[in-house]
Amino acid sequence: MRKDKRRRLERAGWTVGDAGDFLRLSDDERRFIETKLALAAGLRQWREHLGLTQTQVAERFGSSQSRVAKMEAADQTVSTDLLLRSLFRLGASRRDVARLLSQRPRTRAA
Amino acid sequence: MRKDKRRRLERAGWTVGDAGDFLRLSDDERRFIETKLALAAGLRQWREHLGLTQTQVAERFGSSQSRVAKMEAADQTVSTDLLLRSLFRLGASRRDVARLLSQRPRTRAA
DNA sequence: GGAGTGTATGTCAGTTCAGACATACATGCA
DNA sequence: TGCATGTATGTCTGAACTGACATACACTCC
Repeated sequence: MRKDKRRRLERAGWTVGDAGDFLRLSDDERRFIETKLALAAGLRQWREHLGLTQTQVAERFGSSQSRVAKMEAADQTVSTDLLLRSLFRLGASRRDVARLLSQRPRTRAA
Repeated sequence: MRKDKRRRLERAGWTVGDAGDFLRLSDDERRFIETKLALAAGLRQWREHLGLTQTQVAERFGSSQSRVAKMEAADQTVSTDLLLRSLFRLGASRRDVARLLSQRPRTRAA
């Protein structure tokens, strides 16, 4: 059961929102999710720092405002791949991204 | 196969192997690819450090040896998402990953 | 209240990715 | 040479992701 279930869980992302669920994740899942949250938060910071709206960023990316919103919300339909590309497109360096990753995870509102 | 591969590379906006082509990438693309290469190289290092074969890692992941080989080769069909998950599953911390990202990119054999 | 601006959420169709399998290549050793 | 072990490459199918669009929510100003 484990392997299948685990894989399915990882595939599907995670059950959303609630700290209880969050804490039931295995260590590697937790690290992955923290990474994703850190990138998402970083993207928002970066955008705000540039003084851009989500719509403006979307135009720059050739994407849509809704997708940018989902990125910043670390939505399940958004991959870290997209988050990384987006940060880089906004001018972040690999080192900037590394900094985001090594930061302590912020507790997030449930 | 050449043609297919070529097409795939172009679609991804990426030509592997040759420094000249490499340099034609835009900065953000370059940073993204360097990131991917760094994660792939890191994964290999990590695995070798653990003294595991690709097959063993594949079993641990519930994946296949070929997929692990492609991960370490930074194959086009492998996302940074998968690379990150894999590193975490092998026990890397976010900080370890961050370290990989901030390292200078290795010049790779053309 | 209503209009304007910025952000969030739900869904869909087309594309990309994941694991699986076959198979090729490389190296070591009897 | 033949065989074992480890790694690389090609390709298929089902699952996940992406951008697009519609629409809802939140806030401000008039």
